[in-house]
This record gives sequence, structure tokens and C-alpha cells, in this order.
Amino acid sequence: MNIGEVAKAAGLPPKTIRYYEEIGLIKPLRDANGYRAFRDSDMHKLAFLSRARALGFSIEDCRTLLTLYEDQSRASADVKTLAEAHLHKIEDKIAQLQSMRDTLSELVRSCAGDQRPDCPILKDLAASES
Amino acid sequence: MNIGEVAKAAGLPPKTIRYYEEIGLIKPLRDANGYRAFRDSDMHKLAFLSRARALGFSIEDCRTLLTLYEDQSRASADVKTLAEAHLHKIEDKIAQLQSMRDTLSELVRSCAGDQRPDCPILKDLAASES
DNA sequence: CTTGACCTTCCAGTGACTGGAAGCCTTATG
DNA sequence: CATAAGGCTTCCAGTCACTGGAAGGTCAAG
Repeated sequence: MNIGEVAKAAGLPPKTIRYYEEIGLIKPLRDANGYRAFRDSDMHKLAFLSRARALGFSIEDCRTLLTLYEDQSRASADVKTLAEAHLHKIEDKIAQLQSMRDTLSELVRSCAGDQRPDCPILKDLAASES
Repeated sequence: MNIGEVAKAAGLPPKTIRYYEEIGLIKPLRDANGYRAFRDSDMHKLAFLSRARALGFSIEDCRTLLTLYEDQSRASADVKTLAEAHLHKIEDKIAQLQSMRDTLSELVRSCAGDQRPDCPILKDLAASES
């Protein structure tokens, strides 16, 4: 399989796949013409990576997850610990964004949004004493 | 005022303030010894930037907001439009993270997290047909 | 034989800082 | 007056995970 084919199958751009090879996540073979030759195992890894990234795991987390995936004697506790840590980070991020959203939506609500210069949004950004 | 002083007052690291000067957001004067000399107006801009960044506005949005802030003949509609666009982006991000969280927490819930290798998290990442 | 769609490598840029090195300036103390 | 601590300066490199683009080799169809 050539890179374009696996790209479509894994839902990743060819550029990203080359990058994953560069950082050692996958090691596809090469054809005589220099083209990357992806085995089924490479394909599976890329699909795995694609889904792990879609869940927001960092590349380094993905590297660890791949290692655990291939280690038949892994303990599921190690996977769970990693996933839980990531889950906490996501929850923190959500809380932070929700706080931004609450403030922002209140500011947007209070702004007339007309031709006049008076603007509570700018006022709030300018005023520290709140 | 020297950089350390304004840094404390604005709640921004000195490095960040130097960076903001480098990209033209502020233009502090210089003392004879080469130290940056911050006026009250610089201080206000930094406080403004600090708050806008805390609400998640990009640097380029901040640049626009600063311009609007200083333009006495602005229309509040312009500010509101910018803020609404940003609000939408935040809401999209929240939805995306919540979807990740839902999937992840379900996976974490279903994983025993013990010494055995059997792991639904890895199974899910490996399986495309879901 | 040419066209167009692949594939290759390499280099640079993104956003918003952050860390660190090397060196000057200022202030307090012995 | 010497010195040491802390603050200031610039400049360079690194972060994260790609992404864009240039320059050029390869392959299949007509």
C-alpha cells in the first residue's frame, strides 16, 4: 500500500503519516522506487494513532499507548492510569473554557452592537477593578 | 516603571511583555541605561492584553481589540462581532472536548485497571468498526 | 511522448510563548 | 572600594503537531 491509500484508510493526511514516521511512531518498508510500502501492521498502527489523537492524546501518550498495545503482558492499570490523567486534563480544559464562555457571553449580551462607540466589552477589558 | 514592576502589576511574565513589544503590541520608551520605561498607558495596555488573553482571544484579536479600544469613533458592533466569533469558537471547542470526555470516561469506566492485560481502552482504539 | 497524478526530500512557518546563555546595570553590604 | 545578588538587556533555540511549498523522481493512461 502506498501512502495515499493508507492516508485515506486511516483518515490522516499523507504529511502527517510522513511526520509519524520521522518521529518513529511507524517504520514502513520501502519499495525499490523509494516509495513507502505500508504493511497491514503499519496500517493498524496508523488507525490506532488516528483514533487516539481524535481523543486528544498527545503524541507522547500515543507512543506509550502503542507500546502498551503491542505488549501482550501489559497491565490494564497502566492504560487506565494514562487515560484517567488525560481525562482530568480534558475536564480541566472544559471548565476553563466554560468559565471563558460564561464571561464572554455575558459581555456579548450586554453590548448593544450598534454604531455608537460605547462598549461594555472594551470597558470590561480595560477595567481591572472587578 | 521597569519591566518587573509592570509584570507583577499586569500579571504577565517579563518574557511575555518583551514578546509583546517585539510583535508591536506595545512600544515602551527606554531609559538612558537601555531599560524599558513603561508609561501608565503601556501599563493599561498590558492589563488590557492580560485580560483579553485570559478570555482566550488570540494575539491578532487582541491587536484588533486594542485598536478598537483606542479608536474613540469605533462602532461597538465591531467589537461585538469579534467577541461573538470568538465565543462561537469557544463553544465549538467545548463541544469537541465534551465529546472526547464522554468517550474517554466511558472507556475508563469499562477498564478494570488491574494486572491483567485485557483492556477495553486499547481494544476500542484498535477497533475501527464501531 | 506527454500529461497528470502520484511519490520523494528538505526547508520554513504556525502560535504564543518559554528556557537559557552571556553580559551589562543597580543596590546593599562589608 | 570591592563584591555579590538581583534585575535588566539581547539573542538563539525549543515547544507541539503538524502544514505549506518548492524541486524533482515515478507511474499509468492515452
